[in-house]
Amino acid sequence: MSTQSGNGQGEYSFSAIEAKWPAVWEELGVFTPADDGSRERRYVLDMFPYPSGDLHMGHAEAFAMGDVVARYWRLKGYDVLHPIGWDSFGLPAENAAIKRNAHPSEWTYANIETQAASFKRYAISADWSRRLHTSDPEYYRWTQWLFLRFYERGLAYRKNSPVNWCPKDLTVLANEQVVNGACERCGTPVTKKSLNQWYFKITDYADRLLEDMDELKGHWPERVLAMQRNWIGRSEGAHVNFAIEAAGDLPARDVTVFTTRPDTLYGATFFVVAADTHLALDLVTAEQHDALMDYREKVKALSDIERQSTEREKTGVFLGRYAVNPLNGEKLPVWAADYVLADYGTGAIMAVPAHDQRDLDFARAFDLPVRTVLDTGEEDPSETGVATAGEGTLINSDELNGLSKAEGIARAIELVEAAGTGEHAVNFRLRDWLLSRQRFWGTPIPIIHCAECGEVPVPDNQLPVTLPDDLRGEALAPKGTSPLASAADWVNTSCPSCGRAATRDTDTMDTFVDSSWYYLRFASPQYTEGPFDTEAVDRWLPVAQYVGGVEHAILHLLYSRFFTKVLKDLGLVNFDEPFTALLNQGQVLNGGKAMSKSLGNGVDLGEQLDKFGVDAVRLTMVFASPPEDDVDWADVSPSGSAKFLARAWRLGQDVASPAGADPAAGDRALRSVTHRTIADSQELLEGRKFNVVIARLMELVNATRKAIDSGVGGADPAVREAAEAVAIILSLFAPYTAEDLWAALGHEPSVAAAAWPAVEQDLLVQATVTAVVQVQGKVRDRLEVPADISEEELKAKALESEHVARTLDGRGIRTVIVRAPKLVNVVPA
RNA sequence: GCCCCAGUAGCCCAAUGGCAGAGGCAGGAGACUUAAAAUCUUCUCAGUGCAGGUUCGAGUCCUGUCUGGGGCACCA
Repeated sequence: MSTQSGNGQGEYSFSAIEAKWPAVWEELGVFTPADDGSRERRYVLDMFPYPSGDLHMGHAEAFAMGDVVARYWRLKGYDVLHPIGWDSFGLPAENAAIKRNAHPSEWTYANIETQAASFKRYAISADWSRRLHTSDPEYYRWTQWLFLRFYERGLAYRKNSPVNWCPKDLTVLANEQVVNGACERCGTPVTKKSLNQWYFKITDYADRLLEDMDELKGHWPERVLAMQRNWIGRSEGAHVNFAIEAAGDLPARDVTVFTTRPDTLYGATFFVVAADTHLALDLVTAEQHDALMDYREKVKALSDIERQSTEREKTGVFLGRYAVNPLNGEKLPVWAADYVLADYGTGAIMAVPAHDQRDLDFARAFDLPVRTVLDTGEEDPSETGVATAGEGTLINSDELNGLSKAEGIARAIELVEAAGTGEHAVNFRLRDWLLSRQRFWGTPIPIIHCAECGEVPVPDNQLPVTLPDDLRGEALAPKGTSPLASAADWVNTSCPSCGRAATRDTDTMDTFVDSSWYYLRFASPQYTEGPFDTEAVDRWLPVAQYVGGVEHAILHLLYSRFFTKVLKDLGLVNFDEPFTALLNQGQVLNGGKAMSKSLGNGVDLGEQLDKFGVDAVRLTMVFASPPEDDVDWADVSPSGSAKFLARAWRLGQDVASPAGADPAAGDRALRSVTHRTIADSQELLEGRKFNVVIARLMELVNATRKAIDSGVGGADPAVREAAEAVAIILSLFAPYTAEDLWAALGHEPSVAAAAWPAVEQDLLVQATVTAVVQVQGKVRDRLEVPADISEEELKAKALESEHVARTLDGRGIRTVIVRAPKLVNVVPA
């Protein structure tokens, strides 16, 4: 590459161009929204980064996508909010601090500066004045404030429960952070621990989280919606009460089960409760007590992964009691087993072995009866060992006999409701969000524990509860309790309610709490009267386009949706969904695999930028494939992108007409290409087909080159018009090159402040078109016809065609389909 | 087991139900050059995973199926 300067004559040099523009952009302030109401507002946001080292290829892709949208909207005349910030609390900072005997803030803020510099080099058109960091006390003050509002409404609460525990990170994890039984962060198999932990009551919002997905349909990727639907896991059925008969000195009592198949009530032949529950202990008779205790010990020893294996033999213990079927009074033996889950439904089931595979496996293991109550036309489950769960006709079911499955379900619910022993019920798989963490570098939970008053919220005017800054290195090491517990000065305080000595809650919040509301803070990042200025939020939100990886399909996106709904109920926002549209960019792979240290296939972003330039890397990211597809860096060609950029840039040197030359006098053929490209690009951008826009842009550059070299020549004003269109469209993807081209064409900076070119409709219309003549759908002839030819005329012309006559070979014509001016299809008799 | 997404040229990818190819990569040839690089010009390559169906006409819509990717899963 030459080192000659960018603008003006000479060779294309990305390094010269990159050196030139950042200062200009900064001075012009083109990326700061006016927010004065003169233009329609639009908010585009990339998921903010975690500051682990420098930016990587994944950031480069995601932010290139978001920037295309931001820049396009700006050119289209919108007032665009495109902010940037950092999700700066989290474990890696703490681990680095332990290793270096430092404070996590040192590592965190140093990395933020590195990333900020890289973002500036990468020419993200962000409004830097709105920058925020979730680890700043000015930010987490409001995270705490929001926690307290949740607390007041009973949406933040503490409970003792078996929780997911990562034995490596020595902290608890939310269900969402356990992947295949392992810690999503470090991959260590998760164990269960019984602890008193803080939860957000997201389950109260399960229905709304599910229903409101209707308004996201078509704007969010279907697979993300599917994942959330799966995660929420709504199932419809019935709660049915079974009376458990008294036994010895144990009194009779009711136990409720949840079932999706109340139609099979007559097929229930036994009853199972989760072994690891109080219920099991309460129910077991004295004779069976030791057997149950032995069994519980064995279950405890199993890891989650072992326990969840569907291959495993069914195990269980008879509890010595009998449940009574509310429909027919039949006595069902009550068992405890680990295939029934303590925390789903009611922790107890009615077992219908004929029509549920798990129950059937259990029945066969313990020689329990199997009764078929639904005739599906399949073989008898008790013979085959295969439960029949499909459609069929109810049998052996008294008043339900003859009904279909659906009718049976409805009728059975009516029966139990009439008898007062059950009701229609909906059950969710979603669990409450466990938000407390036994780690240091997070938002402290603003609660004080007082021996007299119990849990006492820290008063709003005492927020933020800041982290102590005197803990370093080993003092931060995970010990299974929060490192904050060892900061005596910090922990010991007085009760805000009674003034007596009390202690602070020493857990910190899951960092997903911080990121559940940052998009709101961006509307008024310096606001000091609350988490956000509600008027600013009304002006800018919801986010019109959110961009980020599919790895947050459930975690961050579900949590943020939940927060938004709670905030709506609190009257702080007036919308239900925070992100109107979502774009999931694909991953950047190398050689078909995700880049990773262990595979040694990582590609360093900085090296790529040094080698090919920012614009070439950005262009490659966007051109490689549709935004949502993965980009395999081994399959793409940043050098090809660089070549194209140079080719586009050189157009600026060959335009020989003065700025402001009237394009109307220019070559019509080239003008048509230009205006068609503008029109198509617009449509493609609205449909987020960014890769295709670049293909179109390449065509325009090729056509312009040809016009200069072997056509009308560089002095034709159509060439200028084309080059200007190139600069503007290119600015979405390659801002440096586009800016330099724009300047070479004699325009003031910045191309970012230019307007999207208006399309002249009459240039899109071609005088003549090629009409295709088909016989029975096969092309037999082509005709040059006027674009405005009538159907009759076109039909007549087509029927004159020799090729058609030859193909018809004397056969008559049944019908002729005419789509003027492009197609005629002759259908023979 | 249930659900979602995707299969088009050697590769990445285009194609409002209407001529399968827009663009790029790779490859071949030529021009310029003492030569090379760069640049410019040009060429080659598939009938759309498979089987049916709807239609005048299917890569596109429907059904089934295979393959790949992803999510949920002893969830009653």
